Amino acid sequence: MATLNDVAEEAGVSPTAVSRYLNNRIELPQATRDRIDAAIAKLDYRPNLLAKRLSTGKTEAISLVTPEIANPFFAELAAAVEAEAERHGYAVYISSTGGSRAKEIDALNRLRDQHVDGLIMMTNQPDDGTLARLLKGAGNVVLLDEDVPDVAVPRVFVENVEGAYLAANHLIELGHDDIALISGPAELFSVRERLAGFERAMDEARLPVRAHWILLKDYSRQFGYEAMRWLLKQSPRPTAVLACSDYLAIGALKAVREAGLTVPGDISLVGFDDMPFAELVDPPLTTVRQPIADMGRIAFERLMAVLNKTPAPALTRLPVELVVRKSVAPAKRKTN
Amino acid sequence: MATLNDVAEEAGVSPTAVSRYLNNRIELPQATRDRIDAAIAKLDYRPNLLAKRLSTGKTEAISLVTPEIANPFFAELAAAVEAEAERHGYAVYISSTGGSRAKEIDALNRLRDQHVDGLIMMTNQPDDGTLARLLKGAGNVVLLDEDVPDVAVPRVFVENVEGAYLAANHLIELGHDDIALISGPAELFSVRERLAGFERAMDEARLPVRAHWILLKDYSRQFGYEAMRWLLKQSPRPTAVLACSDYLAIGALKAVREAGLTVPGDISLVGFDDMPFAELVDPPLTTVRQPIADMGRIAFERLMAVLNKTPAPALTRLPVELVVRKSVAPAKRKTN
DNA sequence: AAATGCAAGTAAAGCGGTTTACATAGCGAT
DNA sequence: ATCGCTATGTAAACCGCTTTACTTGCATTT
Repeated sequence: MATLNDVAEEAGVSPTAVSRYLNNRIELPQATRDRIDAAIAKLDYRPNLLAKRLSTGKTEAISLVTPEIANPFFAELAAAVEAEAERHGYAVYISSTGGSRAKEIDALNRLRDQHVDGLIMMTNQPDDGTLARLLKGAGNVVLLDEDVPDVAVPRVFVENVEGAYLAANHLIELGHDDIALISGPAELFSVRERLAGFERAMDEARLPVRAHWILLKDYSRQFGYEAMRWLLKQSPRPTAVLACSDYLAIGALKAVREAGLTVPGDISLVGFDDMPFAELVDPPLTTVRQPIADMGRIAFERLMAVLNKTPAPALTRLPVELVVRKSVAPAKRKTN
Repeated sequence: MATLNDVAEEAGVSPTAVSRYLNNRIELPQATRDRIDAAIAKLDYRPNLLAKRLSTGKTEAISLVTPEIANPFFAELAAAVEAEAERHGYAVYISSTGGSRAKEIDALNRLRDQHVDGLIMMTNQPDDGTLARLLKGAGNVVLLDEDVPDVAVPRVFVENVEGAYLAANHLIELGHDDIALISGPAELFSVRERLAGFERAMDEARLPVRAHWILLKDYSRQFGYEAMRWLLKQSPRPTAVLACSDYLAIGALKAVREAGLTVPGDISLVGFDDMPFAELVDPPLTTVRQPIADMGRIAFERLMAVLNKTPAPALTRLPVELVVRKSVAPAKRKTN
């Protein structure tokens, strides 16, 4: 591969001149420019990014850490960040932590080593302080979708409270009054917010929130499945379930089907996220849509603001929207 | 951040000694080792990867180009490659091309710039020769899942012919004789292979392959939808459809549902891939499973072989398996 | 006592760029 | 004839690490 020196030699100028010309730090007469351009073309020169990065200390790259890239919600989010980054000439290094704390820490350390300019972090499990400490050390961080307490960086979240409120209200309006909730770990910010939205809707309708029908563990299909199995065994059982992620809802759906029951015939179900497959499952899932493309775009914008030391809001809330499909039916009349 | 020089100074030795010690290229007495270790710990030293890579010309990183990371099939494949790469201490840079030729080329060029050691390439569209030329120039490439003609690199594919044969036979055994096929672009290797498997099954059963029921365009949900809509309008229409990817099958499913018909009641459907959501759609999809984890692992192994100039098979075929779920029913008796 | 060999390092160049500070030529003004 | 200015560059250090070739001191052999 040709180097800057080769180009300089070929063009009969100094490497300095070529470098400065390529970075627009010098005005050269047309003749010289032409010679350099010709040399570059002839040698098929491409700057060595490694060398450039080492020299400037800037990488024009960011890192994106996601719990699980195979989860379509995160995959779409990653794609959205990447699309925006590309428009700005930034590379994105995606790392997927498999939801394990150790791998999150790994990813953060590796990031320090790879010398990226910044980091967009998504997590889906509560932090015991480790993550916060690492993130403070890392600098140039933006949190997306989920909070990590005690770290002063820009955050991009959706209106979790509003989302759960809309979902619960939808169920209530259709006559449901025994509503269960399945969600992630109690310590997680989004879990608490969504729970708050649920409770607000129930309170406003003067419906009781039954503690034993609030099932919190993690945002996984497996837990959605287990939780729903448990709920179906109760008597009386809830007439509707609010699952606080589509993954949970899909697991729940499987449990219902296995029990020989149907959604929404026997039990109504609302999800949260509107991941790409929500409309394809059986039945198409009524769910709360998060604006994935906007989230990715805005998270990247916020990171750019941090990098350029431009002022930017510390917290951005993106609106959600209830998407009504086929997984909710009106409650059956009580046989009093 | 502390540098190697800082460590050397702190430990009272030369940078050379530290470098060689860290890379196991020198035997030092315990006392010296201890001093260096102490200095590293004290300064919280981490080697600058950029500098290391520039210096050695090795990056311990590979690039993975995928058509679309938001497609769960590719996302899982990417995760599998990443898992294996991590075991070997390699970083993986994922780029997602959105199925556009221009972006594939971009990705390959960027790769040259990023100086990765190697590349695992997945594509899902036919090549006009551009890609082949670039890949030849790139070196250290492995093709995964799909072929690019005329480039002599190791390939990892599944038994496409066998897969389609199994799927078609399954339909035939259940009495179907009017079977349509929906697949990707005719020029694509996997499309031709799967078509061959289909035709072989039909021939063996002495069933006619009707040319107007071979619908080839691209591996997208949209095309699956359009193709199925068209098929449903025909009279008589096929009693079963073999969709050569789950994405196609899912689009087809949507068309059936919109037409007020059901799978498998009115028409049977088999997919191909067994992506994670295949069992979650309505009805759970009967499909041909590709061994995603193995594909990722073996592709990485092949790339390592190329990098280490170890001999490795030019072509590896991984077995597929028919997963019977609920999207196929026995053919109804003909009302002669 | 000189030669030999080994252990324990080190000096300096190089990877491919960037950047700071300086150089030279040509030209108009005085 | 000289001064100073602008246009057009250049030399050399540096980013942080690796690596080749060399040095130094000491114990052992002859």
